[in-house]
Formats: sequence, C-alpha cells, structure tokens
Amino acid sequence: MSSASAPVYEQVKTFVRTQIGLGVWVSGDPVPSESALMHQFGVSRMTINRALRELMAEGLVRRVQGSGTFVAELHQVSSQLTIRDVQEEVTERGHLHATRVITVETLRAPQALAQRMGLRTGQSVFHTVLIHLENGVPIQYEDRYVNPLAAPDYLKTDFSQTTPTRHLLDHAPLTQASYSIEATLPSAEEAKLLGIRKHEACLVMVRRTVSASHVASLARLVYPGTRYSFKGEFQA
Amino acid sequence: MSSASAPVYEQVKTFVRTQIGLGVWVSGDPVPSESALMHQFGVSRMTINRALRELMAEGLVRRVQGSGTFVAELHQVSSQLTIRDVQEEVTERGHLHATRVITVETLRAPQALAQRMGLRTGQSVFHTVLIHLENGVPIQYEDRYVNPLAAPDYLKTDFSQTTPTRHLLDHAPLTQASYSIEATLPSAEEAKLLGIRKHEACLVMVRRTVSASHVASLARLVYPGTRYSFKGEFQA
DNA sequence: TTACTGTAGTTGTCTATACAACTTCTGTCA
DNA sequence: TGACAGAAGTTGTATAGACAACTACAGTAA
Repeated sequence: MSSASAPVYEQVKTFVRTQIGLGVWVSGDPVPSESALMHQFGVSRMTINRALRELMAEGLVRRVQGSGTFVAELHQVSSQLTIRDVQEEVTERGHLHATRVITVETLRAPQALAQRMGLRTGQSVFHTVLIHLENGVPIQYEDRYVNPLAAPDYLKTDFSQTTPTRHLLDHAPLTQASYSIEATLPSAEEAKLLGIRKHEACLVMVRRTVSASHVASLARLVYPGTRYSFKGEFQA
Repeated sequence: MSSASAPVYEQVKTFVRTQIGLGVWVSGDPVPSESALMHQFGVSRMTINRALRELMAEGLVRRVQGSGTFVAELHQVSSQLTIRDVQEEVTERGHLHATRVITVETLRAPQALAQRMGLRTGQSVFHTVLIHLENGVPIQYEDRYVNPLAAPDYLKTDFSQTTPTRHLLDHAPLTQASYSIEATLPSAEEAKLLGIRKHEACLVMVRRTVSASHVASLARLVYPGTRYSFKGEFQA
C-alpha cells in the first residue's frame, strides 16, 4: 500500500536494496544500467539517476563514469555516531539534567595545550570544568578549553543553565570536528567528582572542534563505564 | 580555478556552506528560496534543488514543503563511525596481523542467548573465541555467536587465515547492524588472554548484525584501553 | 605483435517545463 | 469577532531531451 504511493525513485531504491539484501546481487556485481532500469520501470532517466545517486551516497553501490554501477564491497560498515548535547539527551529521556560548576577561569596556555589548539604559548585560553548530572547522579565530567577568538563571550555564560556545547554551537558555527574514544581508569579527581571508585572503568571522549579555520574548543569528556554507553545503528 | 570548472550544483552548495560557516546565516535563518537562488546563479531550478537536497542530506539545512529552507540547528553532530575488519585495519598500518584460535564449537543456545539472537532455546549456535594480535601483541578479544541459518559454512573457515568478520561479510549480505560501546574491566579470562592486568580498563563493543531478516551474529569485542581507541571525524 | 583510432555504451550534468502537495497569509462573509 | 475560502509562494516529484566526459572494446594500421 505504502509503496504504491511512494515516489518512483524510492521504489527503484527499494528494488535495488532488496536485490542486494537478498543476495541476488553480491559485492562487485554490476547493477543494471540507467537505461535498462529506465525501460524496466518505464520512467525517465533522471528518476533512475536520482535513485542510484542516492544509493551511492548511502554507500550501497559504486558508480564509475563510462563504465557502470556496481554493488559496493561492504568491507567496512560505517554508521552514524551521534554526538549530542548532554542536556538535550537527558531531558529527552524524561530525566532531570543539572550541572555542577567546578572551575571557570582564564589561563595562559602552556606549550602542550597551545600546540594542540594551534595557538601561541602563553596566549589566553578559557577553561571550564563541569559535572553533568542525570536525576542527581553524575554521568559526565567535562573538562574544556575554549579559544577566546572563536567564542569571546564564553565565560559570560551561566553554565548552570546553558551547556558549553550549546553555547559553542550557537556562537561558533561548526565546520569540522574530530574525536577519539578510549577506555581508561579515572584520575583521583575525576573519580571523586563522579562519585565512583578508582578501579571503575570510564569511557573518555576527546573532542576537538574547528570553527572557521581555527580550533574552537578542546574537550575531555569522561563517562563512568557503568552509567553510559555509546549506541548506534547501521541500515543497509 | 577549481571552482570555475566545478559543477554548478557544487558551487551553489559551497556558497550556502560558506554563508553558514562564516555565520552570515545562523541556525533557524531562512535560506533563499529555490526561485531566488535560481535567479542569483542564473541556472535552472532543478540544479538549485539538487544542491539544497544534498545539503539537507548532509544535515546542514532543513527543508519544509510549502514553507522554505532553513539553516539547521546543529544540536547534534553525527559522524561516520567506521567498523572495519581488524585484519585489514592492522595490515593497512603496515603491521603484522595474526590470530590465536581459542575456541571453535557448536552449542545449544541457552535461553538468554536464544532470546538475544531471535532463536528458540536449545537451537544450535556456532561459537568462536579468538585473539587478534598486531605485531604479536594482543589487541582484540573476539567472542562471537553465529546463527547457522545465516552462515552454514562458518565453522569450516580457517580462522587463522580469515577473520569471522570477513567470512560473514562475504557469505551473509549485511542488511542491518547495531552496536554499543562501553568501558569495563576485563574478566579474569579476558585479562589473561589479552595479557593485561585485571585493573586495566577495556573498550567493549557489542555488535549485532542482521542479514535478510534474521540475526546473523552476536559479537563481543574487547579492546585493551591502552592499545586501542576509536577515532572519527566530522566535516560540515 | 603492438600501438592507435574510432565507436558504442555508460554515467555526469543541466535545462525548461509541469503538476502536486503543502504553508502562510489575506480578505471576505457570517 | 471568528471561521472559512482563496491566492501566492514554497518545496517535492517527474519528464524528455541534450551534451559532456569517460570506459571498454573492437578493428585497423604500422
């Protein structure tokens, strides 16, 4: 029923997806040409083109100009890892979000930090340390350095109301970000502030965001392993 | 120079991206209508449409039929988390990959496992436990259950040559996958096989893959926190 | 055999047009 | 005032055609 009224290009996508999903066409196999699918479905080439182009963007097929369309080799499976504002994430679960402000300061960047943020040694950098709580339980330790050039008003924020992430997204348009996720044991201070034992494993995400060609922020986010996990899905 | 010869729809995308990147247009602002951009660039509507449609797919703008196009609220940043075959990953780094086979067996699924894999209790399930080594150092403990219906020849694989991931990708076309990433301390057996101390934090990925409507495999991958991290990038 | 050329087939881009579906606002009528 | 109708503007989809750019292959010439 729903497919009867679905747009034609969606029907074509579904057809191709199904053939691949059922294993009728396997990795490397040629997908029928635009011309062939055009006659098979009795629609115009642009419609077929859109379907195949979108399937390529989704990583399901590979297209080579002059040669043809082929089922992609799925040797690597990518999925969206979503990085969200903690506050929204918590409130969306219907829980209460609160912030404990530990440190708010301006300091002169030591060499190691300056290097990682692309600044000169001794340049001013904003520094905040916060604890995010979900229903009163600490779930994230956030240690963040912010480039004053990217967000001059950062320290004026009321961090008990607005999260740093939120402020930055609103004031420093994001152009690039990189992150790494590791597992480590917490430092003494982190363990104390998160209210966990020293031998409890933590997920640590280190995130570097770039806004208009300079590093905007460098954050170290520590999550107690027992209270947090990253989840994701992948759909062919 | 390169933009002079770039396709028009790319030029339009670059224009919109730049306005957003520079902060000229901020979250929620209306993007000029297709008709306006059409006159501005002197091109047909379909070309503008393609540019805006692709920007929407990339999450940079939000489009509402009948209303207009708006700069998206970047409250969530998603990026590709790539799940790859360990062997390929290691050899690509120019290192030596090896596998230690610990367990290869068929067993009857206990209730908890059967439930998680969508099988009946007592049904046959393949089970393998392997250690992956990079230059002789253990980097991953892989504990995997495989549905015989999805990959009947799984146990015939020579696991010292082919990784389970590889066999499954080649024999059971992937239609869906979900995963979670957590931090925990290793079990006694895991610590022993990975050659780490009991109090060393580990990244644990639990991955469930679905092939043609039934669960193909359930894997628990344990990485020593000191030897592994997930990395990723995001580009606006 | 080897190197080159041409041709058929394929994808990439773009146009001008059309109608459908939806939103927003304005003006009219009760 | 309030409800409704309509018009204008917007995006969504689809068409038929055109030319460009590229690939793969077959045939030809040296």
